[in-house]
Amino acid sequence: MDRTPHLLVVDDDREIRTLLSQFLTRHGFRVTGAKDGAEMMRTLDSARVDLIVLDLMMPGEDGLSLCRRLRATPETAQTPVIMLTAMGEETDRIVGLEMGADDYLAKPFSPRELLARIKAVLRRSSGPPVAGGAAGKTLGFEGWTLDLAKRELRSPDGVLVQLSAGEYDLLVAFVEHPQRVLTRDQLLDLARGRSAVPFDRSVDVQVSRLRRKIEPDPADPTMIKTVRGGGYLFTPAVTGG
Amino acid sequence: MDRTPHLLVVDDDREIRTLLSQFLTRHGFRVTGAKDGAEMMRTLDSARVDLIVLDLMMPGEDGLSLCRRLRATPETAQTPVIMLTAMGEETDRIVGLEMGADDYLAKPFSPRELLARIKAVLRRSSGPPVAGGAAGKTLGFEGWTLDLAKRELRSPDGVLVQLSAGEYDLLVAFVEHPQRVLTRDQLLDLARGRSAVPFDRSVDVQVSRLRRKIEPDPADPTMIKTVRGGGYLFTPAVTGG
DNA sequence: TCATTTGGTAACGCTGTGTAACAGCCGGGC
DNA sequence: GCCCGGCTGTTACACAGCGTTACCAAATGA
Repeated sequence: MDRTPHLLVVDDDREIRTLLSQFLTRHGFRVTGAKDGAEMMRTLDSARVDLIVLDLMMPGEDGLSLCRRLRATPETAQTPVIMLTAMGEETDRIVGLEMGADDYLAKPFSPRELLARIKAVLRRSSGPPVAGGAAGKTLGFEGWTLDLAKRELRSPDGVLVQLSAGEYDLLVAFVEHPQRVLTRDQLLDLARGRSAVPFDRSVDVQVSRLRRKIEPDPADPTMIKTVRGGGYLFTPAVTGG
Repeated sequence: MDRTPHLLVVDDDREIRTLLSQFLTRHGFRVTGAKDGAEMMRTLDSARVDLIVLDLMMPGEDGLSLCRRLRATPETAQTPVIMLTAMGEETDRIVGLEMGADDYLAKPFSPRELLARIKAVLRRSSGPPVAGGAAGKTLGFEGWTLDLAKRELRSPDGVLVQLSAGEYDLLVAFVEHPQRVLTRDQLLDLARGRSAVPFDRSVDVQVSRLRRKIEPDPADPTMIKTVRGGGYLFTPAVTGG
């Protein structure tokens, strides 16, 4: 499995961000830093994130408020959060956990301990079966139906279209970000969980393969449009379960 | 976490091992036999074991000594042990319990009594309900019925489908985590209680065998789907109870 | 118009998966 | 004790998915 977990470290202190990024990268994670809530949201909007390490005390919107917002957003409601704070008081711990954080760490902490917590939370979060909740849903666009629970795609006339794993993941990335130009880098991250290398054309090829299966006329695509110099655009409106 | 409890029966007498294995399997446990301490250790090394049934009198290293070793090893210090012995004397009982056994049974004993003790010890040690027989739960998916108490699978037309122990355990792992991609490592852990070694293909083979028994068309599986680079996905919705 | 950049896709090789065949182990029967 | 049969893991080989490369066409800019 080369799908290394992607962590998002949100802290206003650049030194801490850098330190944690280096440490966690050395231990096999892919790490993105964000200095505030706005940057966090921007990252979440365009990349798949497996776990968020969130500082409680930040200028502007603080960690608690951000955590609440994460939980209120369907796309991020399931993403695990580990809270960091300078105040080691029991009350904060309780508040943090009530806000929906999955774990909590008081500064100063050892990086090893954070590492252990991250691993524990990731193990836990992939544990419980998603009981028909957010996951068992079906999305529709232009008559097509995408069943996220069964990883199945049906054409407007109800025929099951066989997609490879890569084609399916790419389509999900599109369908979850419709009517937005997505760069190749974003698509690679959303669909494969990795970032692009210099002359990476894999997205182009995969788009081409996907078009062949879902476009009425693959030579003149209407659903997945190319934006020259920008990336690709999924044009249909998506109706969500 | 209501996996079938895994019992390890350690006795040098093959007849007793066989007898107990059959009886306990019929009552909803997963059972592994071991003929001596070395085999016991090998099993413990590579599998998750919930309880050990240990004969006191064995050639080579005897039960008392083994029990002491179990208690001295951090990984097994918490694993419950039920001692079996041919000598029904009070002193042995005391020694056995002092050595760290959780219960004690004098031969000859009735299998039912052993069953009762096992359930009692498991209940005590793990707190929450024990799946072994007690639950009597039946799960359904796509018309199929899986009886966890009897370890039986029935097809939509009511025919009893013969599954080997391994196939059954794998199916239970799937059914208890439906509509989620499970890695080979997770499946191995759930079904066998061990983790994968470098070029381990055993899961693939076992999946292939299970598909042959439950998929309408094993060449184009719909219930157990392959997720390339990810693992396997059990697609049906499971109705419980 | 030509030169240059950018994207489409055929073709190829590497890698992951399906499965038949085989071997080892264990339990059952004699 | 012996042999037999079923189960399981390993190995080997065939095949399909994916990324890379290469070449061509389309778009862009002069």
